[in-house]
Formats: sequence, C-alpha cells, structure tokens
Amino acid sequence: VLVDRGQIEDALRAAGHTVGRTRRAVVDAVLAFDVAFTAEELDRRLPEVHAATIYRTLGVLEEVGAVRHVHLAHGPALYEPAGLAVSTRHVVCEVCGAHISVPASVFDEASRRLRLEHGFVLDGTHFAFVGRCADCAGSEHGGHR
Amino acid sequence: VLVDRGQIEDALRAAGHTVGRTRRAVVDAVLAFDVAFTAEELDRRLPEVHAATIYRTLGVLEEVGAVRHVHLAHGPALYEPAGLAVSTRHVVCEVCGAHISVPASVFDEASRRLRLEHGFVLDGTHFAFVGRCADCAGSEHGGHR
DNA sequence: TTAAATGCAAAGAATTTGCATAACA
DNA sequence: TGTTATGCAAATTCTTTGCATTTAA
Repeated sequence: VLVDRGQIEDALRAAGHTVGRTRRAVVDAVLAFDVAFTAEELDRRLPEVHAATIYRTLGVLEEVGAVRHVHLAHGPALYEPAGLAVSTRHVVCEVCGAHISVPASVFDEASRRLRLEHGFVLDGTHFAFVGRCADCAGSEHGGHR
Repeated sequence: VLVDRGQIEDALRAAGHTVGRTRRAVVDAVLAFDVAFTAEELDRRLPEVHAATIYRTLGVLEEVGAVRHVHLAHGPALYEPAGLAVSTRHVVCEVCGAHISVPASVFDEASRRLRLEHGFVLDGTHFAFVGRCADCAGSEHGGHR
C-alpha cells in the first residue's frame, strides 16, 4: 500500500512523473509523520521548499495513492500517508477542534441506509464527521460556531 | 420556531438588536426562500445591500435562531430559515455537488455509537455528510477531488 | 443623542495558478 | 534537449474586520 519511499518513487515514475531532490525530500518528510499533518506543518519541516510546491507535491502523491487528505470542520486539510489508518474515520469537535479516529464500522448502518434508501454512497474518508467532544458537549450554551 | 417576520423582529429586539429598513429587507428576502440558499444568492436578490451586511445580518439572525447554516463539501455555506427542515440532514455528492435531504434518523445508530463508545455527540446539522450520488458512484474512476 | 447598523475598502486563511527558470531523464 | 518541477508573485474563493458615517430608538 505504498508505505516506503521506493514504492512511492516507482509509482510516481509509473505515472509519468519525475523524482528529483526536492520531491524526494518531501516524500521523506511525509513518511516521517506518524500522525496526520497539515500542509503548513509539512512545510515547516522543509523551509527550503516553497508552499506551492508542497501543495503540488501532495497533489501528485495523492494521485498515485501515497497520501490521503481529509477536511476537518474549519481550518486547513489534514494529510496522512495512505498506509496509516485505513479503516478509521475522523470525528472532530466543532467547538474545540479536538479530533479522534473511530472505527469505520460506526457508520456502517448509516452507510447502508443511505445507499439503500437514497442511492447515495457515503464517503467517510474525505470529510470528517462533526460533533462535540464530551467536554464541549457538557458545557451547553446554544450552538453557535 | 420563528417563522414569520414579526416573530423574528421581536426576537432581534429582545436580543438588544435594532430593526431598520435594510435589516427588514434582508429578513423578508430570507423568508422568501423555500430552499437553502447561499449568501451570494441572497445578496443577488438585494443588490442595494452590501455583502458584508448580508453576512453580518445572517449572523445575528442565526444568533436569535431565525436561520441556520450548513457547510457543504466545498464551496460556500448554505443558509436556511430555521423553520425549514428541522429533522433532516444534508448529504452532498463530492463529485457533482448535488445535495439531498434525508431524515435525521438515518444517522441515529451512528450517533448512538459515537456517544456511547466515544463520548462524542454527533452534530449532523452544521456540516453536511459527504458521499457520491448514484450517478457519480456509478462512473467509478478512483477518488480524486 | 447615543448605541447599533451599514457601506466600503482592506484583510484573512487556505489554496491554486501563470509564468519564467531550473532540474530531470 | 525536451519535458516535468520549482520558485515566486499574484489570483481565487468565501468571509470577516476596521473605520467613518448613517440610522434607529
């Protein structure tokens, strides 16, 4: 599932891309993360690489299946090596921004009903599920933003 | 549930707001929608009202519970009079942007498990659920953006 | 006549894009 | 040597903010 640098470079070349010094550095930095990260966090680890290149490189890496990205409620997208967390879903607290991973099976029933009753295939991977963590759900005070 | 102009104006005043000509026009235009709308669509119906005022007015209307807004996958937020669609959830196709409303009960089981097993209270109203409509799920070709 | 609302311009955040130059294959 | 990649600046999209000026109560 494209977990090491060699596999990823092969996949890039197979897709007609080129692999130079900069791109190799980005791939290494991506693989060095063991949790999801933002483009900005990645860029901070590679000060010599321009942000536009970070975004473009993450784009091609996603194209070849080496990384995935998920949008949390507000704020920047989160990227992660595709090897990480295959069957988990992101759930984010809309109040404090805390996010957790839960088994995809939590949404199996909703997914089934959505498909059977509405013809929709739920994609739980590209956008996070939003709610309130225990702490923030406790301190109720209406539901603003 | 704040469905007519009178109730909404009372609620605004009760919250310490003032109701002038412009704000009344915005309220009327909001109530004239029978489906969810974007701030830009609302502004297009009120060319004499500045966009900043549209956003600010929608903000106070949300504060007093007259409207709600939901974020679809990408693109601008959707607003709707609070009277509309109380127990439905928005589901949007990440490919073509089509969106449908489904009964909130579709997510009851996921909601229950999230709460019991992870202490998270699912909020299905502020962000849409994302997936693929029948058409777009049919024409499979990987999962880009 | 004073607190709140509005217009306008500008700022903001997170990406994306056009273009000239540099690095690969 | 002919793409493909990169840097840089500028554009984009959606929304928010600061400030001076009007309105509402």
